[in-house]
Amino acid sequence: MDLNNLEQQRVEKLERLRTAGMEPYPRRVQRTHTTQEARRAYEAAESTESTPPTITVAGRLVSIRVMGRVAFAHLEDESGKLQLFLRRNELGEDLYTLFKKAFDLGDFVEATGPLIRTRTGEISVQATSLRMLAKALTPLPIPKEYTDEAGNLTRYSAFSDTEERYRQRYADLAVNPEVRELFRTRSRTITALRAWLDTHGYLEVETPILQPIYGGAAARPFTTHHNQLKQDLYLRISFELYLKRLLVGMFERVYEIGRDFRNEGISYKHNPEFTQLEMYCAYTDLYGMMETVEQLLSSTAQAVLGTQHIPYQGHQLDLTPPWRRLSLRDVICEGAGIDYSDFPTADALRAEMRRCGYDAAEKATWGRLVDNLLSEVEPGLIQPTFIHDYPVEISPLAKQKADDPTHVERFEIFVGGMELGNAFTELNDPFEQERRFLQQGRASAAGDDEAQPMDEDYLRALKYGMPPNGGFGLGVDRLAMLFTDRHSIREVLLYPHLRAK
RNA sequence: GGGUCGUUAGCUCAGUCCGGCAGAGCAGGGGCCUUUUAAGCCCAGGGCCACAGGUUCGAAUCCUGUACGACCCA
Repeated sequence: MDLNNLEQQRVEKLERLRTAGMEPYPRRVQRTHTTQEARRAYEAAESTESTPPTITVAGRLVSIRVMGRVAFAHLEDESGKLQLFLRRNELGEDLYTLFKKAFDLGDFVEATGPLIRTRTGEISVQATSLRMLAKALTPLPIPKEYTDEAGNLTRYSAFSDTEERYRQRYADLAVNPEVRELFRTRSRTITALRAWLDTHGYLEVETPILQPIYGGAAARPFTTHHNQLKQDLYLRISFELYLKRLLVGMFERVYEIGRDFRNEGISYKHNPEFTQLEMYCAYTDLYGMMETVEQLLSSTAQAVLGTQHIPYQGHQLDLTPPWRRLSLRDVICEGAGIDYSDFPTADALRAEMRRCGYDAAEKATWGRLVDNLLSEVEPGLIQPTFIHDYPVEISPLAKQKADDPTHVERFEIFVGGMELGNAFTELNDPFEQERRFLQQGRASAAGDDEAQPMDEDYLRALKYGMPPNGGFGLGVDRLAMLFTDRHSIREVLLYPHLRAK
């Protein structure tokens, strides 16, 4: 094991503990109270003027102040911090010296004693015994903190190197309580989404992550291989085709929350694996889904944050329904200055985009170019907005509009300048679906590496009949970004993908 | 993929323009200190200056390349 000089010193303290008869990694813990329970127990005793209890707390040492024959320390557990008041006369000379010589910041310890208030009024354990629970060898970058009279907390030299925080998330979580809180918020968000769906008749299901044919989204997959079957498999890029098969099987409302994998670029809003919620509801359509999504997300905000007005990157987002609805054509017209319906071929649209100063790849299809224009407009879509009516060629699983077969019944929602989700009136006509797959095949042959492959089994399912339905997919990480006011998806992923060093 | 910036002690950072002994605070070590809370005071330590190469009498510093990251753009 590679040890630096600080770690070497702590290894010597391990021996010092053992020599003194104290096991540095004992098996049992005697905790009677969390630090929060201890404070409450003291306050309860105080209010009834009874004797405060003697308790045992356990946690990490996060501050130590030795004053000679008396010392103060703070012990932190998940519920908070509690001061330890250590006196040589109470602990005995041997144990007190052991504390001074062999206990460090970051160590997990257990302290027993009566609860008291110190002269400055802070509730503390006056330790009569002290035990090591787990010796820390590497010094944790625990910041010093200062709270002024107004209650403002200042932290000095907090562990803040972005790369190291992600590579050593355990250290980040251990020393940055706000990071722990952020992941609690993320967890509560997923719990609230699930609770809403469960109470609205949706059945939670699990579908394959390893798929012989990928589909349901425009993305390049990760490929893997099953050795015994001698078969290539793909990590799913969406759950869509498997969930919709379940509607053929007579489930009317299904959802799945899980991981999708897309072999694409990494950015502040993209990670190669990310958490997706997909839900499908029989006997509704795009417009029903708009109302469902408004309810789902505004209720989730209310449940998690207690409000539907949320601060995000300097904006005040208002999730109160109903949300603005704009057609894709109108939003691009307004935001990018191009009415794409005036340029119905890829060549014409490409020329116009270049004339207006936008990049337009030579091999991009007309639909892909429209999608590029939408990306130009996206950062300006701050308040919740449904953008609807997408070109059919970039939406191979959505049903066409009755009055305009070049467009489909599809929306994407944008909040805080990000795409948050995507929904269709799902295509359930097997012949039309087959035509769409064939068109995707031609796009693939023409060089579109995000085109979706033919899925014969999905067509077979459609031939049995799939009820009319609406479906919606939500980027859960991005919702967590909104709810925690973080600019980067990496801040809301416990272990974001990083290059190997 | 492109541009800009960054990488120095366990942590947070100076030092880089303008080349000349490797610095500070915190943390750690040795002392003093029986109610502190960024405790205080005294003393002594701690470095592959990301990596590789080049220029130079001399490189943390200038040049080239590489790795990793941050931000912006695509």
